[in-house]
Amino acid sequence: MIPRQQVEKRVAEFLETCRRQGVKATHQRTEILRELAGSEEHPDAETILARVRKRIPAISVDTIYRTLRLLEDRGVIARVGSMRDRARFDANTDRHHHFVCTECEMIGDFCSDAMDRIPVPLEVSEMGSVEGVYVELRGICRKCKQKAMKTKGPT
Amino acid sequence: MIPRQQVEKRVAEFLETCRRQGVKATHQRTEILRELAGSEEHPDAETILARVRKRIPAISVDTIYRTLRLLEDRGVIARVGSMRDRARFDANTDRHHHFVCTECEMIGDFCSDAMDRIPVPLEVSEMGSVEGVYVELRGICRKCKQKAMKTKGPT
DNA sequence: AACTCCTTTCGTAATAATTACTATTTAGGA
DNA sequence: TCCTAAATAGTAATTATTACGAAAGGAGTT
Repeated sequence: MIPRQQVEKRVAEFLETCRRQGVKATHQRTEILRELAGSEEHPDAETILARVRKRIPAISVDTIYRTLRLLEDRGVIARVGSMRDRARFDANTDRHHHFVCTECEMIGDFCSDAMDRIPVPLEVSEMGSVEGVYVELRGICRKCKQKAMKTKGPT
Repeated sequence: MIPRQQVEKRVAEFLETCRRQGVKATHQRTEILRELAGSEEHPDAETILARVRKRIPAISVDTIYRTLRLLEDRGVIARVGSMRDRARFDANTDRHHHFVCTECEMIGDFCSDAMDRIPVPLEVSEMGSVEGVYVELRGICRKCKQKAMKTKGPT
């Protein structure tokens, strides 16, 4: 569970960002971010919509997508879980990476100093200037592995 | 330019894979792979379709997508360039990573022993078993940087 | 408070990539 | 050559995401 304190910290940061950038800190935007910041599972747009609707029943699809784009553009949230059918989101702006289960699409966070320290190869510097790194470890999660065991029988 | 020899090597490997796995090595599949293996630009499905149509005018959209999925599932090709609107493909199965220009979506290949050697954090081993790594460096390519210079004037 | 201006939202329609369906064709073994 | 399961063509359907126009909302001013 994510501590409420941290969620509110992220929300407060966002409100501050809005003020600085002259963007309105609307109820909808705040609730969308609050919902995302309180999730550990990196939900997709549809999931966020469903949850925020519990608090703001009339919120529209358009607002969800528009807001997610806005937040992403401002660097408040990030898009994770590459190239699946639906985009997944993450409000954790601390430096970290992801493990993705290719079976159930579960996404987990992890940190790695080693990864963060890797120098950019010269080869790449010649292509252009690097501004960000996206690392994703892919595999099968604990839960799916156990499920496979039960189905096929243990090795 | 990619040497014809290498393209044909990949095609031959695919034909072998088909035999081993009991999948039919059709003309369409072969041409799709041949086209992709001969491209350095990591084309999307639509681009591949257009090019293969020069040789097989009647090939259908369905076949393109179905085949790309098949090749991906068999590990013959990979999907790259995360979470943009269209998927991009890569027939290079040698270990390498990608640089993606966030402006023009150009994708370039590079190798990095340092990246390949990074150990999987314990934290991740607890989530599940890692079977693959996807690394993407993001930034602005040479060409786009120059274009920006001309537009806004040099710094 | 009333007025104005500009942003944002809602509700829904439109778009675009990808997937599904069915009749027909084809690859590859007997 | 013949047979059968697998694959394809052509097109329809699906799904995520984006766009649009009318209405609502917030902030500053009078």
